[in-house]
Amino acid sequence: MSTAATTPRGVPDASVARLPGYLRALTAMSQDGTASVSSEELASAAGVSSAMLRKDLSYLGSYGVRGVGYDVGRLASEIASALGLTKDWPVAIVGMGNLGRALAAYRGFAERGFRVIALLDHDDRVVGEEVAGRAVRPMTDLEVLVEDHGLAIGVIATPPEGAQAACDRLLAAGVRSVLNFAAVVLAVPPEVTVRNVDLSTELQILAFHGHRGDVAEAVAP
Amino acid sequence: MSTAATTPRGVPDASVARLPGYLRALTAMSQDGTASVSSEELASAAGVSSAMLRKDLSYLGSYGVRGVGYDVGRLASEIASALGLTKDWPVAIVGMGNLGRALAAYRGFAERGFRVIALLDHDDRVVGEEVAGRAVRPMTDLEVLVEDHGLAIGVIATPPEGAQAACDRLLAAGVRSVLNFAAVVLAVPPEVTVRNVDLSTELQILAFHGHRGDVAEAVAP
DNA sequence: ACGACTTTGTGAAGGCAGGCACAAAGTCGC
DNA sequence: GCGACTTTGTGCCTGCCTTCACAAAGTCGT
Repeated sequence: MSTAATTPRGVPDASVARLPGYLRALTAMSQDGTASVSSEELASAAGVSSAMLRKDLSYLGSYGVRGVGYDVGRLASEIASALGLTKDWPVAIVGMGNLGRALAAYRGFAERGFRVIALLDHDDRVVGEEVAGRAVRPMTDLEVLVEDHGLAIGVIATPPEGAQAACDRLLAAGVRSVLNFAAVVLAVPPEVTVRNVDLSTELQILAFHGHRGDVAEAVAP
Repeated sequence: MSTAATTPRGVPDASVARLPGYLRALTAMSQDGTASVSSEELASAAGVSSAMLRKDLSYLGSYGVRGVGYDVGRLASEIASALGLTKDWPVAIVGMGNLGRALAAYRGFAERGFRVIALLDHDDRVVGEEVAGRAVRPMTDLEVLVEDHGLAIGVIATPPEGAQAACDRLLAAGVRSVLNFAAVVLAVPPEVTVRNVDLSTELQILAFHGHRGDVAEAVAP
């Protein structure tokens, strides 16, 4: 139809990536008892410009009142709905190493409608072990989890060597959304969404900027 | 003085964010004994297009040989140098909750020249406790760590409520690069670089795509 | 009831990033 | 030594994302 050819109903990816930030700010305001908010206030709480916020919201519809602002509860609900957070999202964590165990113990998932329904590991010596009050299950359980429990999101917390295999198992079972903590590029068909989180990468980017700061100082003393 | 006005010597931020991926692929190739690589091969290993890879590398200089490709070792070394990875980067982790402890136990830091030199917590009940073979130190140690040990990067793994305070302490001590795991927008002066890693945000973005997939299916059966 | 004021929603413009395609430059076979 | 071939480096072009700026639309005071 018109612009950003990204998602069916035309919400640009860059915009989608900011929606969770808006939702977070709105939730905090709601808990503070704030009932109404202007684009300026919400934008500053979310760390973006007000023009960008308004444009992002305009992709979802017209939920503000001119001259007044946005109803906090209403807007939060609209954003949650746009993100698909009206239902619970079952999540499975694959790989019970250091990181996997930390993720399993992390309580931040449930807060926003993500329910960890299973912890899995490829290694028979780990399967059966109890982690965060739950028994670790074998990879062969994946099919059942997808079909009987609607598992939709897989979190990969394996070592790099095992990540592609873990991913393949997830996809074979029918999972189409993957959050990957392993430092590898996963090969997946185009209908699958992968998001990567990598500490080393983030630190290296920080190193670049810290380094550049040093150079700038040295050049202009 | 031509295009992307991002960093002094003009490497666009988008390009910098991909360099760690190239470095990773090159390191893996080097360990496999591969001596030379074409832009096509390296690009596919890093999950980008070959044109983009070549453009990214061109910001750093001309390190390839036409008709042949790139020397793996040489290119890795040039990228590492551009990222500022020639020296060790001392890192401190603030906040010894679940996530902080997992990060403290994570061995991936040292691999690429990042050295965790201290674990800190704001809570007196946690200070002194041993985590990953190291005593947790109080926030008041920050100044000494910066001045005597060259601490440059702070990792914030506190709960959201304490993140801004932790950040302020880091900045006051002289740290100018922050990796933030807390789900809040940190207020910092412009010379400070902050990178945010947030699980909830990533999962919500995945939820959007999974959700959208459902809708597309329902619309066109 | 009307006018001044506030704030949203959006058309238009500018800038940056990604992809294409080709000239430049080097290697290899004969 | 020369021609055919391979692969890099890069100018240009296209399209998306962001910012600007303003009209539309609603509120509030009088």
